Amino acid sequence: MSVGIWDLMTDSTARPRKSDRTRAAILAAARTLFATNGFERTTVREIAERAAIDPAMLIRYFGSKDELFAQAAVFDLAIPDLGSIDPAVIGETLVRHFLTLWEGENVNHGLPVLLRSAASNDYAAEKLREVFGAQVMLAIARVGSPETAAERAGLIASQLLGFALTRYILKLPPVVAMTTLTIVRKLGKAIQLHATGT
Amino acid sequence: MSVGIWDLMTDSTARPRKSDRTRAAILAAARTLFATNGFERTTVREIAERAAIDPAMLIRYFGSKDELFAQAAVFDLAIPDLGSIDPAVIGETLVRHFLTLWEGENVNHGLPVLLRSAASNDYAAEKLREVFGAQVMLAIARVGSPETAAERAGLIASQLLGFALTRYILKLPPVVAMTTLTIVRKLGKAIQLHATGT
DNA sequence: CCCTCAAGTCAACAACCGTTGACTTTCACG
DNA sequence: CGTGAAAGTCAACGGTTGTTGACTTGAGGG
Repeated sequence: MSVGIWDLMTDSTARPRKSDRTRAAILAAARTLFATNGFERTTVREIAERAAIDPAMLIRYFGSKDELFAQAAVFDLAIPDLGSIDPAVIGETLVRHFLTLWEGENVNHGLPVLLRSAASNDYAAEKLREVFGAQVMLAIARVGSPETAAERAGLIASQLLGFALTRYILKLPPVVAMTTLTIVRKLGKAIQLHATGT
Repeated sequence: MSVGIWDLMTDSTARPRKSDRTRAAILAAARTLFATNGFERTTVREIAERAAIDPAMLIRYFGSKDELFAQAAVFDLAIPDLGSIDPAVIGETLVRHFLTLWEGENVNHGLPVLLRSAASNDYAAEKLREVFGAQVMLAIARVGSPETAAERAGLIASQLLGFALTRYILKLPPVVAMTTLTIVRKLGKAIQLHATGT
C-alpha cells in the first residue's frame, strides 16, 4: 500500500480530501452493522454495499476488517466528575449519563458496537475491559473508600452493562418497556447502592 | 435422512444404543466450544475433532449445526419457590442459586452456551428471552404486587445476566476477583432491592 | 455362517469469506 | 493541454464453511 502526500496531513490545515466522505460512509455503515449483527456475522461485502462502494476500497482504506472494527469501536464514556456532585444522586447521574449514550441522537456510538461483539470477539472484550477498568474505576474512586473502589466499580459495570444487554441486545420485553423515568429511578437506586457500598 | 427403528424408542425401556455414547460426546464437545467461543466462531469440524468423530456423523446425528446448538442449549433454571422462603433473603437465595448454576460441577450447562451466543445469534437471544420471561417472571410473581412483577423480574434479570457477562465472559478483573461470600452479599442486596421494589 | 442394518469413513461439493493485484477513471495542478 | 497521483472498478485468489452422497466396517440375529 503506497502512502500519498495527503495521508500525512491530518491536521486541520489540510485540505479536506474527497475520500473523506467515502471513509466516513464506510465507518458509519460499519458501525451500524457491527452494532446490529456483531463482528463475525458482519461481512466486508455487506458493509461495502451499504456504503455504496467496492469491497476492495474498504480494504484499501482500513487495511483489514479487524482494523476497521477497531476504528469503528473507538469512543469515550465521558463520565461526569462524580467528586463534584451531590453524593446522594450519583446513581441517578450515572444512569442518566449512560442512557443518553445509548439512546441519544448519536446512534452510531462505539459502545453498542463493542458490547454486541464482546461475547465472541477477544479484541472487543479487551477493549471493553480497558474502558470500564479505566474510566468507571477512576470516576468511582473519587467517592468513598479508595480500597473498595475496584469492587464497587465492577458491581456498577455489571449492572449497567447488564441493563444494556437486556434492553438493547436481548430485548427482554419488560426491560424494553421501561420508561426513562422508571429506569433513572429503579436502576439509579441499584447503582447508588453499589457506589456507596455496604 | 432415514429414520431407524431405534430412533423412535426414546423411553427408558429401550435398549441403550451404542451410538448414545457418541451422541453424548458430540453434545459435550459442542457445549464446551459453544460456551467458550460462541456459535459463529465454533465450527462443525472443531466440534467433531474434539468429540473424536467424523464431521459427517455430527450432521447425521443432529441434522445441522443449528439443531445441534438448539439441543446443546436446553437447560432448566430450576429457580426455587420464592413464595415459601423468608422474603428478607430472596436476594441472597437467588444469587446463591445462580452461582451454583455457573460454578457448580455441571460445567457444561446450557446457560453459558446461550449467553455467549445471544448477542449475535437470534435463536439464542429468543431462547434466553423465553427462559427469563417465563421462569424468573413466574418466580418473582409469587412475591410482592403482581402488576409490578414483570418490571421487577426484568431488573433482576438485568443484574444477574450483567454479573454473568462481566464475570464469565468479559472477565472484568474486579468482578472475577470477587469471592462467593462477597457476591452473595453485595449482589444479593441489589437483587433484593429489585425484587421488593417499592 | 451369512445377511442386514446401523455406525463410521472419506472425498468432494457449492457457497461464502477476507483479501489481492491489475486495470481504468477522475481530477487538480504545472 | 497533459501528466501524475488519487479514487474507484473488476475479476479472481486461496481458504474455510456447512453439508452431502457413496462407500466400508462391524456386530448381532436368523
